[in-house]
Amino acid sequence: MLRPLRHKDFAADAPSVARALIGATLLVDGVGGLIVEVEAYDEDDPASHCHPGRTPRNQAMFGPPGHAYVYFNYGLHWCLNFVCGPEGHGSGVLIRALQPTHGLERMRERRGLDDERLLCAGPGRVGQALGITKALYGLPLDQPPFKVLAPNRRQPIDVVCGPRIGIRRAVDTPWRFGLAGSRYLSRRF
DNA sequence: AAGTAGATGTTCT
DNA sequence: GAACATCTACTTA
Repeated sequence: MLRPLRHKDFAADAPSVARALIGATLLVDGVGGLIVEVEAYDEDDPASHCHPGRTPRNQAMFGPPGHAYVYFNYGLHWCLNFVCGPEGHGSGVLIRALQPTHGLERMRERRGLDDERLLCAGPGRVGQALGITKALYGLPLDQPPFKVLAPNRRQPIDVVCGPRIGIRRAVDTPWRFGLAGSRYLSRRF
């Protein structure tokens, strides 16, 4: 059965947590699905929001693991991260794509689209489909409105990785992880 | 199928 | 001012 993830499940370094999150289930107010694509970001990583050190915007990533780091991107999109790593070391995992399983009608309303495949295929789309806003900034992932459940351990999960998308620094760091062959990815690997 | 422009607000130099 | 962990609509092929 699916086990809720707890704070210590997020205590490892960002790439390890990112890889382990593929196949997990993410719900916000009962709406969401299977995590099929994520990216890791770290304080020692020039592409990360926490690389410059603690700021008002990124402070949640320096807090305890297992909480939400939410940011507003390109003046349009709300994006969701899971804070990970030891407390005090800024790191997080960006949720880039889901395979929708719960609350598809709610997602379709919010997205203004029918195509299941495009509901959550990209970090901005996930944000819109799940109703992510700054109201969720810093909230713990093991309490409502969040629910994060471990991957089903019965069946193996084939994880692929590659370079991250949409960044200009550290472009060769292979910290994008995905479920092999999934049709719900934001882009092919 | 692939490329480009435009939207829009916060953060950074 | 420029950059930015993006998406959509529209063009050209």
